[in-house]
Amino acid sequence: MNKIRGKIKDALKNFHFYSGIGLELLPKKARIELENVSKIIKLKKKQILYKRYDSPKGIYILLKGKIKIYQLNYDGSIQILFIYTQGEIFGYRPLLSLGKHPVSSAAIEDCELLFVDKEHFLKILSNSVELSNQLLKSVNHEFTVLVNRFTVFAQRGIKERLALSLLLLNEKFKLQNQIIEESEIKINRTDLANFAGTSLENLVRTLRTFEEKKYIRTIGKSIFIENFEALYVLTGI
Amino acid sequence: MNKIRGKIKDALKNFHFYSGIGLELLPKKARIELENVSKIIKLKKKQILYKRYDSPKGIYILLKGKIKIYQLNYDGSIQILFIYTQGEIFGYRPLLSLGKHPVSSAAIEDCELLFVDKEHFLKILSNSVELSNQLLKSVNHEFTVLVNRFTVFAQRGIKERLALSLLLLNEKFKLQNQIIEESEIKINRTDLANFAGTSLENLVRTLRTFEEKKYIRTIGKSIFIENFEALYVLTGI
DNA sequence: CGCCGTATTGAGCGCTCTCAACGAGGGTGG
DNA sequence: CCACCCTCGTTGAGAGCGCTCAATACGGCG
Repeated sequence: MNKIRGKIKDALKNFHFYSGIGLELLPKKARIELENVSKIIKLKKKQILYKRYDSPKGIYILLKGKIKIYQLNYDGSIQILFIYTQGEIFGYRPLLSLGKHPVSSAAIEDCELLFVDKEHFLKILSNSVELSNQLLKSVNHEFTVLVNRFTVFAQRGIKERLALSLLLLNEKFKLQNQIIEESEIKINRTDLANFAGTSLENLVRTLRTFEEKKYIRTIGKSIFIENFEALYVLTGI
Repeated sequence: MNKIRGKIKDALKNFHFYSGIGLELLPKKARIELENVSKIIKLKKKQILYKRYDSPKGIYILLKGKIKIYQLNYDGSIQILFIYTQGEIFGYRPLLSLGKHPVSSAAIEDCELLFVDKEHFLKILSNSVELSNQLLKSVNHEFTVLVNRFTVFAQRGIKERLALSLLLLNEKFKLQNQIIEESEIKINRTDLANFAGTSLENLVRTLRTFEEKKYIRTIGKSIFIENFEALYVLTGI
């Protein structure tokens, strides 16, 4: 059983949208420098951090809570692209290339983050080849993740998308130092629908069929995966 | 009319998947160095350049023809992610981050490209901050494009996807020095279906409805856009 | 206790997929 | 030069999926 889960985990590696870089991966020196010039930001649930087309002001390191990265369309529909959790660093890509934010960012839960402004960040970056390489790898990882998800979303139905989304979220919702594979996925239905790329109603219905088949178990709004393999097979990857 | 088209072009900017970097954008010095150590590769139509999970051997500069970047799934289905045309540089991203290719690459038409091997490329790169910045911008651009397309593909139907795809391809198929807006989009139906993310049959049907509405005109296998604005409105972006 | 935001369930319709058959066109060998 | 074949494109029919609209249930908070 553990072998199968290991295999699943391995196959999903290129779908996991951990930002590709976390606090613990930063070069020691750069990390200390960044922390020294950072200031703390607190966000309430649903509060917006930045919007599409904003000029980037700096980078963010998530200490507590969850952040969603999404696009809001003219018709009001929303697509969630990434979800970040504690330890992850984000918002630096447009800074590296002098562009605007192509996406918006908001808190899913109450959050606490470190903010490092543009000038400080770029200065520290220019003094650390190691940090620069880390960030490049990170950008590359997120690109790969997006390409892989793109293919699934362009070609598969809701069952497949949701199965994939749940497996990914299970990783995201692991607690620090959590050993067991199964996490409590605490996300509201609307966000989950926007993440899986479907309507709220269809999401609920598909969740129900998963529950009937014992792939998952729901308690209140929380979701627990019961059968990892079945979900994995469903994704078709 | 030109004003409207200008506006459309502007709005589509972040959907165009020109690699973000072309020969003419390279710093002069780096360009000459790259050309000096490059060798020519010729590919026949349908020939594969590299495959997903291959280790990158070097970078490619497309001199003639068209290259598709795609993913092949276990069930045999294909999703085309990018299409490159002459002057574009590609294949460098995994090199920057020491990863594998997350996608495959093959010739849509007979192609001629310059190949610069890994070692030479990395050496030239390490001597040119300017080149490095260009490539970063390019990666960022492709990321933005992918995010935007992702949202459309995750949420919209075939009409919308195809409308967007055609507008993008119209740019791709412009000839060098072409002034008029309308291009001859020469692509076989299967590739177009795989690019728009639908089945061959549905693609054909949707093309027909576009033709009946005078949005496009087809001559043999070639497609010409007649009504840019209508297609743009359809995309919903 | 009532209100508001969130979640669930139902019904009906339109879209997109699949399966299947047919047509067109280019290339090859007789 | 023609007949054949093979690939590619086109059309039709039917089933199932996923969307929207609408009604109802739940649950936390004032």
